[in-house]
Amino acid sequence: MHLQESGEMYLESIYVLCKEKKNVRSIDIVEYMNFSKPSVSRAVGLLKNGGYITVDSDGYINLTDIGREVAEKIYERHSIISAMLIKLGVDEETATADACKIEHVISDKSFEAIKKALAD
Amino acid sequence: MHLQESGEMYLESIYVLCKEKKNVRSIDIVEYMNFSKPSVSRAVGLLKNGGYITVDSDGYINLTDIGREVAEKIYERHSIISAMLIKLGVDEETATADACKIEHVISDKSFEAIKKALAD
DNA sequence: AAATCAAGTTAGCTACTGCTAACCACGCAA
DNA sequence: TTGCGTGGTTAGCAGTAGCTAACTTGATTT
Repeated sequence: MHLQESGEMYLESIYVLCKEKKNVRSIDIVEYMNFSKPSVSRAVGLLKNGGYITVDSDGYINLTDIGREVAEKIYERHSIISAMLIKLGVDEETATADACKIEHVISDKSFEAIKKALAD
Repeated sequence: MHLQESGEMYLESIYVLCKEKKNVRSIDIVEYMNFSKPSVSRAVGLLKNGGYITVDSDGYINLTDIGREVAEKIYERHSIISAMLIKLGVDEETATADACKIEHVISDKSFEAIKKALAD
């Protein structure tokens, strides 16, 4: 089951929420992403189904190893890409918003090139 | 009527085809984009409807002023973004493919920053 | 004239992903 | 115990965008 861009966004959000507060539920994602409960409910079901997250009987969500891997990858891209844009003079808000889009479409090769350029 | 990412792709393709051969028809877009005839037929109808292109009685497609404006903007983004990636060491094929995605989602601000950085 | 081919259209399917309306289930408070 | 709030689900809609199957139409070929 291949992850769509939206699935990556959900995983990244769960990852961020987990870092912020331990014990993440669907309702937290609803608030964080500003989506409706049914939208989140379905997405959570799909991610659970795909083996990216677990949901226990109390509704608490946790990333699986694979889910965490994807989330970390996206999160790293987000950080690096927004850092690059900021370095080029873009304001933080714009850089963050753009990084949010670009992180899902850029290839590994291009990302690594950007990461390397930023490190030098 | 707001243009989707796919609409931008069609306009960019029409723009490129117009530069290559004058007298562009739907079938040329079919071949260039590797989409089915019905997909192109619908997209062309939408673009015509939105005032981005004209289609004459022989099926020849031309960009309107607005259509050309959008196409040129996307094409410029494509060129600059792929040039930037290539400058960072990415191979041309990957750079082109990534630019194809990024060109539709990046903001004006970030794009201008990249363009400026590349010029320096 | 009949057959064929090329270009385009119509109808309708699929998948993704957001939404609302309405519902269920559980816990707490009156 | 009855009622309410919270969290979550189900059912079903909307829009975007790709697809195939099947059709029309006009030109070319035999």
